[in-house]
Amino acid sequence: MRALTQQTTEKTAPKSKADSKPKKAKTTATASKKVFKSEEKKDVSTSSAPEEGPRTSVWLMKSEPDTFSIDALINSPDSTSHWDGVRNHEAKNLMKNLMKVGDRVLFYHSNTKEPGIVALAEIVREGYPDHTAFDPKSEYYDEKSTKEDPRWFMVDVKFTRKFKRIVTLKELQQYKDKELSGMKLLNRGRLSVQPVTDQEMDFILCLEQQELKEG
DNA sequence: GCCAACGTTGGC
DNA sequence: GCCAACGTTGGC
Repeated sequence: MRALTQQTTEKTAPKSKADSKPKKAKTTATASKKVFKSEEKKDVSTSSAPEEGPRTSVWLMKSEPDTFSIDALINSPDSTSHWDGVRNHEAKNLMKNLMKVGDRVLFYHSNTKEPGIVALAEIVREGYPDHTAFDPKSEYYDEKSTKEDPRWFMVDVKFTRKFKRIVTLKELQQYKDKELSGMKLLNRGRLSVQPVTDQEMDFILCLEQQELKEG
């Protein structure tokens, strides 16, 4: 159904094989909760930055399963792939500027029978130039993007876990006027990379756990 | 900088 | 396959 050959616009999915060497970030990402002796009056100015815990955010990234499915990500080397082919500036800017190593990603299947969130993933490499834009043979080629002045960026995403069930768009829409009233997916359908608030994330993770009623 | 024409996304 | 929403392009 979906032509794999279409050009030029934002194509949500990465499709080339990850050539990136996804080294698992040397992680400060999860640890670093520094325990300090509370009794002593510490000179705050130099050392302890109690605000420290790594700031992580949540994102939703769409991919067409015919182009790049969650199983394709799982089967990539180290279950990691770069997210190439995004040709929309708003989405690109998020990848270039705001996504950080350790951020969580909701992996969404779009343009398919049952659109919805299918898995969790994680950012393992921050924004860097999308090389497919440089390649005249790539369907994502953009002559305006050069190595000296790259126009498109991507991140590397690593699989975390599948959802125990698909949390479908249909289901999410039921909360459009309630818990998920601000969710971009429901209001700005066409943005392929988008931020998710902590509250939305919590809610979605609860939905995942919920058994669906028979029906 | 406006805005009409055009192209794409993506649910249905 | 249809088509609404919306982003991009380019003439002026």
